[in-house]
Amino acid sequence: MASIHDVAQAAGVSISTVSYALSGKRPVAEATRSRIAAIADELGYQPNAGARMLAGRRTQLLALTAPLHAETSTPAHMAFVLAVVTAARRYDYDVVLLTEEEATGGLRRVTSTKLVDGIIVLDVAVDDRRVGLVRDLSIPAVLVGVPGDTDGLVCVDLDFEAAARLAVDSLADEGHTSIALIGDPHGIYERGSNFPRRFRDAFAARAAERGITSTFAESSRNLVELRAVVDAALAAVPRPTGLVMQCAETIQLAVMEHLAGTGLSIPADLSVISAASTFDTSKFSPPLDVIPLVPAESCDRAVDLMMRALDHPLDPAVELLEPAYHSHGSVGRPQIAAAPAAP
Amino acid sequence: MASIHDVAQAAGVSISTVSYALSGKRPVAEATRSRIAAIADELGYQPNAGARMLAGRRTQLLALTAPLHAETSTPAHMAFVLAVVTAARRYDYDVVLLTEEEATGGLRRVTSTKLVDGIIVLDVAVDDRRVGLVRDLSIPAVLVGVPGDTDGLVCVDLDFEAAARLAVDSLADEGHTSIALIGDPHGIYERGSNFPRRFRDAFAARAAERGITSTFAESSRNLVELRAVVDAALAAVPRPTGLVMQCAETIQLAVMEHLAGTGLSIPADLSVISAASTFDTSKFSPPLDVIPLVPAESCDRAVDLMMRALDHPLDPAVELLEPAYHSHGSVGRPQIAAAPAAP
DNA sequence: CTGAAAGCGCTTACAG
DNA sequence: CTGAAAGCGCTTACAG
Repeated sequence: MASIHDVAQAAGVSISTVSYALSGKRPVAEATRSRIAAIADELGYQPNAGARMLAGRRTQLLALTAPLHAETSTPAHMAFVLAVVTAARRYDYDVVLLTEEEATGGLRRVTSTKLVDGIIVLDVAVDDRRVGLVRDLSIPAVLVGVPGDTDGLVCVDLDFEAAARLAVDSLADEGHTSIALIGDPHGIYERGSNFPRRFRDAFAARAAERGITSTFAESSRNLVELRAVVDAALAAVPRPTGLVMQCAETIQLAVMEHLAGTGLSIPADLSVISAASTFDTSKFSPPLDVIPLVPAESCDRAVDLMMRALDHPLDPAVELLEPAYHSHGSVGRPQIAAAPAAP
Repeated sequence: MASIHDVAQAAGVSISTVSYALSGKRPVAEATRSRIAAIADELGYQPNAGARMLAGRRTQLLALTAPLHAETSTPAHMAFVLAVVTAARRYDYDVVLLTEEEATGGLRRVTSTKLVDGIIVLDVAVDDRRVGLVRDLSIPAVLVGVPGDTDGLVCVDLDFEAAARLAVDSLADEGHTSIALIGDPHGIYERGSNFPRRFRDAFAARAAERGITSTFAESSRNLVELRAVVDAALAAVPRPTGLVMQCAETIQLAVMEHLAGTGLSIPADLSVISAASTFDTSKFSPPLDVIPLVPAESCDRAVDLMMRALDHPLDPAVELLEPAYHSHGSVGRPQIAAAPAAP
């Protein structure tokens, strides 16, 4: 309700002094400043957003383009969205949410109407139609995730290759010589994010480096199929004594449920690691060692970079965040057992 | 880049004519209109968002306050967010996302800065601090969900009581005389949304009306506990032959996995209904009958009401959407069996 | 240390 | 059917 004029009048100063006193962009006598602050507070003055957008150089709005479509909205996606909004608010920025459906059209629109100051791109796919657009759009953009072609882009992501190596090393260091990876369902590798294949490939490469056997299996959202996939992976020769899961929480839970049914004891019979997980594996039964993917870390960093980009153009760069390993007791030394006969 | 002045100049008309021609708010000679449209298109003219907000009466922005916090971000929440954004876009509205953390502060801010024209409140809890605020805020608001006190509010939601009755009736009509409901985990009933208890209470009430026995059990995110809960519910006396699940997808999947392990056949041994589910139960194994909760339905309606509220104040009302029943073969007649002896 | 004023780019009465 | 102009509420050079 109260406008800057009301505040200026009540304080007996000009509106420019009010503006400067509140923004701090020009020194104002302390007595004047505190009087203005008190009056602004009393009147509940809040600068009009539209007027600020029009007069100033900043809209205080960021566009967030997330792969929001009906099929692939996992809690992980939500966590990233939340993390971006939370990080943006620390800089007094609000976030306009764009959906998959309107991804490129929406980006064009919010850019050409000057609604937003910058664009955060979430869950970048290998071949993502948003990426080429963002490159051309002449508005600051930061990607969370790494597309196939990173030329000219600012990207932030967990170092999934390092995460895969960490998983392999944790098992190899304990003496495991055959390990299995249960990954995402098939479709994800075909046309999804980049990181599952980055993880998968680095997993196999590291296992080879360590001189141990590795098996990879795509999971399935179908429970019957999933059980068959797990059984097949664990029946590899030589029999895997270590299992890494890099897939959705739902699937990891189903795998755990199935393992419980088979009577396999963790870690006595099988060591298990949950990798690149955004959820709390310490509540699993049993609790699982985890190499977490922390949405807040990537998104905080992305928003920090965005704020810098708003001041002056950033050099293109791919920033990979170091993975961590949290032990919850699900990894141990492999039991010495005779190789089982084939069924 | 191009401003309304550029378009006006190129078309040889005044800026007001451009504005009217593009907005359609005043009749413009067809020849003039199409010429302006062509030039605007050619120049890639898009009205500046800040200028529109300041000069017009609409910001074309809606605030969406979702219960976004790290713990409770299920895919269902995401689906609702997506549905709101999609619905808003049909009216040329964008959506500013507010988090749980900043719920009331954020609502005050976007209101007092006149950043948004209205507020959509998602996943309303029984005792929700956002509700009282929204009532006082003198800005159009529509709630998706029903709080304890609906006085003065516009609310849209699935009719969860009707959904519960539909579930009970479907089983009772087939001849089931003892049925069980697996609900959400305990915490949800304590301090969560309103609908789980609405469903639970209507379930018990309808079963009583139909003269059949009903059992209710809160589920658990812990798999071991969950199995115990399911076993206990199905061991009720008389033994339930029908099971209704009104809980998260993760939990329903875990229950199905557990049921598969017990060797119970669906629907021969046990009829199962998934209620108020936002996910696709036809992909479960076996596929489950479902009374869906369709985010798009509630959110479309909420946004429609919002657009009306923007024109002139709406009368407070709670609008409950009729539930539907989709059969996928998981419900049949109960087998005639001798009551099992107590263990 | 502060003020008067231009200007951001639109929308919309007011006029004809 | 169209135009000239006020005005939305700020920010920020320009002045002193």
